[in-house]
This record gives sequence, structure tokens and C-alpha cells, in this order.
Amino acid sequence: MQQLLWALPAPRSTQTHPFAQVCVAESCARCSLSPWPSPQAQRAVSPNLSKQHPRDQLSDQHLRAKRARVESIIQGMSLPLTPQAFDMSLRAAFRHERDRGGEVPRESKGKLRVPQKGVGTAGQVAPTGDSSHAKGCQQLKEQLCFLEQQLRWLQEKFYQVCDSEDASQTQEDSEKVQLLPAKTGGRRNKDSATATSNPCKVPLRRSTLEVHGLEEAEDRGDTGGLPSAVRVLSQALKHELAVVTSQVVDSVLKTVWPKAGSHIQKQHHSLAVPGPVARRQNSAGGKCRKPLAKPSPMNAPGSLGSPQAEVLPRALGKSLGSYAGSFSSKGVRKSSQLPSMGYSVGTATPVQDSQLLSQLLGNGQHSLWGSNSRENTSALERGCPEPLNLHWGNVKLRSLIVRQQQQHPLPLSPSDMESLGLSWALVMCVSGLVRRDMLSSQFATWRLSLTPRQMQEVLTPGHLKKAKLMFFFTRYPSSTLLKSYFLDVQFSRCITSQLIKWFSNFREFYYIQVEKFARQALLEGVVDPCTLQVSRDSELFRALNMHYNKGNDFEVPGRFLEVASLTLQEFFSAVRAGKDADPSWKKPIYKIISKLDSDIPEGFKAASCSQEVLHS
DNA sequence: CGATACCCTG
DNA sequence: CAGGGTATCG
Repeated sequence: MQQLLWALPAPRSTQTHPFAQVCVAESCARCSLSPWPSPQAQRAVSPNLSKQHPRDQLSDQHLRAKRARVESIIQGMSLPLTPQAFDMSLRAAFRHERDRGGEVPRESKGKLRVPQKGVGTAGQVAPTGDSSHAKGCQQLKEQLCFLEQQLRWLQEKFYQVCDSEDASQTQEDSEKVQLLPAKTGGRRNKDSATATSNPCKVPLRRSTLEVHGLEEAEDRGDTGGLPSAVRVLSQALKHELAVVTSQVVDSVLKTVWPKAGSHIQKQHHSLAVPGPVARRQNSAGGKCRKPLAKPSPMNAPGSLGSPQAEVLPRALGKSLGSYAGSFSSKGVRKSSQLPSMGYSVGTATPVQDSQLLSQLLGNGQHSLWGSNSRENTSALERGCPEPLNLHWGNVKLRSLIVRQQQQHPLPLSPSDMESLGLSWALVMCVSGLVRRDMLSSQFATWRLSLTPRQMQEVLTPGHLKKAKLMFFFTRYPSSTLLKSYFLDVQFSRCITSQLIKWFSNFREFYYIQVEKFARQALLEGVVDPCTLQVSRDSELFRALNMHYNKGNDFEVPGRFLEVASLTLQEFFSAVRAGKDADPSWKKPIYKIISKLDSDIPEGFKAASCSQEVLHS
């Protein structure tokens, strides 16, 4: 969720966050009550939106109506916030703004992330420990903060909408022209051609509300009142906000106070208790990508012969909740693998969400969850009223509407927060307000918490490490070989290509390094290629070892040294012969090296191998 | 046409 | 390391 937060497009560089400014200047209480900056203030901080067209005066009323509407959303959301939450969120917002400092606020990345419930979730439900209460409170508080920040950000976006609408009809906004697919060359055309199948594939620069959907709405002559797209989004957001908020509150209360309701006062008390937000970092983003953490329930000793003193932070693997709401390859929850924790899982399964997300992510045909999604998806869509089938910035708004109309509760579980994050991500993505890859990241994280224990449906850091070590033996593994060595991975097209991509990246680094040293040798006046031998204490080896074997906890096979030496010599000879003038001069070398793969020790096949990596 | 390799970029 | 693009192969 925090990813979502820092992923939110920063205000234009010349513009500080209007809300932050208000916060600085005045006591935050006022901001909380009325998060809207005055129109003057708004314009003052957004110079490029300040061009007032004469025609605007005619539509002032129009604008006010829109603002009032959006404001009602904000205020509706603000109601349940406690004073502490306000204060906290304000500070968070301010901190966020400060951290931004023109760059991505990396540091804030983990700050608001809600701690995952660990293995002992059931224990946390027990009303024994104050810490668990505090933790829950912390969660709730942070959720609310997050929501508020989102809202504030939305507010800003809506201002942009209002203003850009005014501008759009009166001037050929050069920026907008630039955004139009038809006018930006072949690649853009290609993008829009595939837009239907990749509804969420919204490039960042089109991810503001200044998207085609608005224009579409207006092109249809929808000039009276709010543009239909705005109206639809507004309604969708309202629903989403209401549902999400109540769910968060409910779920946290239920979790922390099984006899919820009678201890509301305690909540406020506990809210003030600061708690460390232990949170794993996850820099992974993008579709079908491996998360950095995984539940590692199995910890059987690996059978790697060498001292596998793998050193990845334990917290990485442990902090994640091991909630095992799991999916089979068919996308059906395997009840047999559900832990009996007494969580009331909502009637709507995560499967539905996942399908929707999958749809949004453009994985419609081959859902990450399996193959039966098409059936269900169509079932979902049948209930969807067609008039809402708008496209908004290449995103099917309908998907949101479908979800909204279903009004199913999100599953209440330790993955609540992730689900919530996804709900928001959905809203953000559908409205074109957030980058698709960030949604995907959220998506992957969320999905991770539902992964079966036995079969990894995602590639973990452990797998990556294992792959790197395997690179010492094989530079060009076939997909079948990979399948036979990652037995604990449930292979899909996505997983396969990711693994292959990994090795492609490994090779890339490898060849770059070797080439670098080959050229260096040439400059140093080496004449005989045979003198170029890669030994364990050579610079080249150190560079490679650092990359593939960080920590030097794996004994690199001698064969790899031979291969590296040969690669080095080949590069040396080629460069010396001036072959590097040919754009494809590396191809022959690649061909040679590709034949030098050796067998991988059977030990790598051990399913626990990649998990062992995380624990030793 | 899909899978894959390579290249380039962030 | 991931993404996107292009080139190539069967």
C-alpha cells in the first residue's frame, strides 16, 4: 500500500502539495476539517492551471458544483477519523511531502506500510497482549491515514480535472495534443491498438485525469452538469470509499477486539500508542514479478552439498503473514489448506477480485489464477449495465462498476490490508490515477499472501539466488531444464519467461563484464589470449562472484572459471581483430559460450533449496 | 504467430 | 532486474 502512496504521481515540480502548504501555515485541525484549499490558494500553487479563460466565468457555477461534489466525498471519508488519526495522518502527509523533495520518497516507502500478521495470527487475535491491540490500532490508524492521503491526492486530481476541462475546449493544449495517441507516432498507435486487451496499461504520462475518457464523455455532448465519466467515477469512488473504510474498521476491530464494539474507547487510547511498523520492503513492481518476500513455512535442510550459508535477511521471509488462503491452479480456494483461524472470509472470494484485477492487468486470457476465469469473468460482466461501459484513459471503467455493484465484502483476513490496498489500487488504476505497474506490484504482493505453501506461484528471492548460482553451471538453460530444477515452482508462462529473463539478464551482465576486462587487457598490452585466465583472485572473477554469489557462500565450480577464461579470450581476440565494428560481432561468441553449459548438481533440484536460501 | 535472444533503458 | 522494443527462428 505504501507503494501506492509513493507511487502517486508527484505534483508538478513547481508545485508543492497544496494541502501540505496549508498544513504548514496553520494548525492541522483546520486542514482536517476542510481539506480543500481555497480556489485562490489552489491556483497560486498550480501556475500551469491558472490560465483563466474568459469562458470560465460562465462555468464557475459548474465548477463549484463539481467541487462540492468531490468535497462531499472527502468529508464523508473524514468523518470516522479520530483526532489522533487526523494528527497522525497530517504528520504523515507532511512527512510524505517533505520526503518527496523532488525525488521518489524512498524512505517513506516503508513507513506507513501496515505490518503483516505473522504466522501466529491466531495468537494475535487472543485478547491477551496489549501489543497486539496496539498493533491493530496502529494498523487502523495507518489505514485511515492512507485513505486520507489518497483522498487529498484525489482532491488535487479533481481540481486538475475541473481546470483541464475548461482548458480543453478552448485551446489546443499542446501537452494534451502530445498525449493523443494518433499524433504521437507508430508506437502510440500500437499501444492504443492493444489497449483493449491491456486496459490498465496506462503509461504514466497519461495517468492523470486528463485522459481520453473525459474527452469521450464530452464528445458525446454530455455538457450539462458533470461529465458522465466524472460522475461515474465519483459514484464509484464513493462506494469504494464507504465500503473500504467500513471494512477496514470492522476488520481491524474484529481482529484486535473479538468482542468488538464494547471497547471503542480503548481504541482511541491505543491509537496513541506508537508502534514500530515492521514492514518488509518490496521494491518489486510490475506484472508477474517476484515479490521479495514469501512465506517460508517449510524449512527442510537443503541438500546443496556446499556450505550454503545463504544470507538473506530473515525478516524478509518471515515477516509475511502465512495466511494460507490458497488457490489451486484452477483458481479455487483450497479449503483443505486454509488454516483454522476463525476468520470470517467474506462470501466473495478473492478469486473474484483476482479475476477483476487480472482483467485490469490485461491477463484476461490467462489469468494468473488459472483458466476458469474466463467463465467467471463473463458471468461478472453479464450483470454489468452497458451504459457504464466507458473507457477512461484506456481503462475499462466498467470493471470498477462491476465490482462496485457486486458490493461484496473483501475477505477479512490478515491479508485485509493488502486487499484494501488493492481496492484502492483498483480505484486509482481504473481512474487512471495510478501507474499500472504499481497496481501490479500491489497485486503481486496481495497474491503472495494467498499462495499455497507447497507450490510457489511466484518466484522468490530465494529462487533468484538459486538461479544465480545455477548460472555458474548453465548460461543458457532451456525452459525444460528450469522446470526440472525449480520443482517447488508452479510453472506458468509468466514464471517461465521470468526465469528465462533472469538468465538473460545474467548473461548480459556476464558478457558486459567479460568484454570490459577483455578490452582492459588489450589496453594493457596483452598479446597472447592464452595468458588470459580467470582465476579466483582475478578482478573479473570478483566482479562476477559479487554479482552471482554475494557473500561468497557458494564455491564456484572450476568449470565456470574455464568458461569465463574462454569467454574472455574470445572477446579479447574479437576486439583485437577489430570485429567489434560489426554490430553483431558478439553473436559468434555467444554461440561458443552457449555450448559450454555443464550439468547442474542434483542438489539444486531440492525443493527446499530456494527456501533454504532465505533461512540460513 | 509464439517463443526466445538481444538491446536498451530506467 | 524488469520492461519494452526488435529481430530471428521454427
